[in-house]
Amino acid sequence: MSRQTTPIVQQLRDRGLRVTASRHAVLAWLVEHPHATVEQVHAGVSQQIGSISKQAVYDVLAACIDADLVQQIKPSGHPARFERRTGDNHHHLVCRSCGCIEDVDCVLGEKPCLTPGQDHGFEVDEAEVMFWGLCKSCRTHSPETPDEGV
Amino acid sequence: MSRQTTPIVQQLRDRGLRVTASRHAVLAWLVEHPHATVEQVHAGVSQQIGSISKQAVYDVLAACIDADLVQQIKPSGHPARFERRTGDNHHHLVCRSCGCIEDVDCVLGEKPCLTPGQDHGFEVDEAEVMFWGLCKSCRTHSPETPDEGV
DNA sequence: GTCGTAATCTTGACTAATTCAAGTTTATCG
DNA sequence: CGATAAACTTGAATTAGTCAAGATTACGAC
Repeated sequence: MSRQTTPIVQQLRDRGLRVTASRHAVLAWLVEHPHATVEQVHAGVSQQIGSISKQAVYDVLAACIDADLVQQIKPSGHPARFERRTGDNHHHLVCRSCGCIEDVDCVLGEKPCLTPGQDHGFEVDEAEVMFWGLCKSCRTHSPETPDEGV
Repeated sequence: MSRQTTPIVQQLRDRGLRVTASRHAVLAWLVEHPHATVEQVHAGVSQQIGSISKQAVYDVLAACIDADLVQQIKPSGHPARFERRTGDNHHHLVCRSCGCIEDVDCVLGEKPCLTPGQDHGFEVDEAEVMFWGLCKSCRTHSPETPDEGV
């Protein structure tokens, strides 16, 4: 890869991560396709850089999550999804039918936006809020569409 | 099974579900052991009624969830858990290490206790709040305990 | 520039949780 | 009591993800 320093390259370096074609491509692709699944990232990135193993996609995502460059969302009953928007404590709207996701700004404020009434001795570090419902297209069309990306 | 009408038998009848030993045992066991996994329910119920297939446990739980007698919790990265407390819109405290769960009364009110600022065309029916942290025993002891039931 | 080394990537086997499917048994209605 | 649809058993299949061993590559040091 060239010596050029794109914002993504900078972000990787800042977190002490090596800059590789795979990482650059995955991060770039996620910017364009928020809430993508591993499957989708793999397909998209493969097309861009020729080929990449699915394991590498898992590895890249794990490293980036660790470095706080990517955030993971695991809606119950659907494969995990990934997004580049991190650290702003926003929440998600998830479609029960197709699993598609939309961002929702936090209505309450800073992280943790909510605190439990009783903490049962837990040391709480995050309040995850997930809004469940049916997206526009699943309500309109027959409720069988498997997904649809963006 | 006898003609006796326990509260559980009544609840099953009320929802139009057939009363079977399996269903009775699963529901009774869940009352005593909230937030149990399929594995745990299977083990516990097997001990009580002699034997039951794991598939039957899945089926019973699915039927009861459908009839709103049981609620399912699927914390990301941990197997699903089940509880009998339904319809009161309470939330959960989940341990990142062992996956154990505690109930938290909703601080906000009736269902849906929260509504998203923007709904992106979704028809929202539930706001799921999950508090993440470390339970007392995982903080105290080394953070490697796999679980611990209740 | 090139060398060495740890980090990263590839390949492919493996696991955990859950679902599917075919056939048998059983609860409940008439 | 008998018919029948619901529920259960058994066992294979699927999905999403993890593990592990070896090959490749980025990047600091020389």
